[in-house]
Amino acid sequence: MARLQRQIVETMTQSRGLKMTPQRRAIIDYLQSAHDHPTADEVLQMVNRKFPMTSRATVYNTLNWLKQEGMVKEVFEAGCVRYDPNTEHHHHFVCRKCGKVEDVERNVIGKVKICSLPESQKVEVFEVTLRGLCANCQKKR
Amino acid sequence: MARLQRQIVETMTQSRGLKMTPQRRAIIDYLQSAHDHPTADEVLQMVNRKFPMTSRATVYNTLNWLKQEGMVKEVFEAGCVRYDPNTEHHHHFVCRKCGKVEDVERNVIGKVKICSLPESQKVEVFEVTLRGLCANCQKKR
DNA sequence: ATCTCAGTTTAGATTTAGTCTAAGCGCCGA
DNA sequence: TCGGCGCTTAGACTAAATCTAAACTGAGAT
Repeated sequence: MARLQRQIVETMTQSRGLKMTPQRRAIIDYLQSAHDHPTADEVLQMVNRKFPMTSRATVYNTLNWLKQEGMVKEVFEAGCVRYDPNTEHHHHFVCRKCGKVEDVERNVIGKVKICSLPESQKVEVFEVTLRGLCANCQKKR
Repeated sequence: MARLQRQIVETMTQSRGLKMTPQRRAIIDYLQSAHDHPTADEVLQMVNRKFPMTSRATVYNTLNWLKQEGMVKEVFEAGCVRYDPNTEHHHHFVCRKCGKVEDVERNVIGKVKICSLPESQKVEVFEVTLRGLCANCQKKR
């Protein structure tokens, strides 16, 4: 359950002299509740329901800042950039038909054996992207 | 060695009534020789050295067409879309410092064990992205 | 209560990546 | 020689993201 948490972000920002404004709170709350992988535009639209005058710049500033701090990740699937609020190390399943991106928990993927990589490259983490047909698209055909 | 080959593309296009023009040849030759993962813009610039009036549209048309035919793949790393002329099933190593994307041959990654995935999801292929420090960046520090 | 200042937000301009379009070119076959 | 089709080109257009300048906000100092 290491999803993005407002509490954590809140204390983190204060220790750096940053302010937790209502807009930032709303963006973080939305990301925290989103179980798909929203695009920047979806974030903007959702936040605008609470704070109708929120500007694009604020959303991008906040997203980039969260990204730098490692609190969200960018993923590129289905032709556009998406934001992943799941900060736990995990993997993805992408449906080749509808393009939906689903999380795959870390323990679903067993150890990955790396043979004969030039030892000059130091691998720190790895990500696996599974591709295929999701449950829905399988039913349809 | 299943890298993009002009010969193959050439016969492939002829059988579909498409023409192998000098511009297309140049794009394919460049991709074939490129061992990094060029962006669309890099392709455009390189092709322009040979054919100074090549337009953006031609490059994007050709890249999209090669992509559709499965002769190149798109990868998103270091904040932008790149084209990968290696058509063999393989993986990537991305340097977290300089952003360089290197190919990792299929057999370097052993079998990936997938446990307890809801069997409603049918996995057809998988890709692994290794992240860490490349040889160069390791030397520097 | 007022002033000041740093950080934030806003609207809109700007930049960038990519697509679309209309006009012209060039090759091939009749 | 002519017609037609596909390709290329320049530039218009679109969408995503960044930048900018001005206004706003809240906390601490006066």
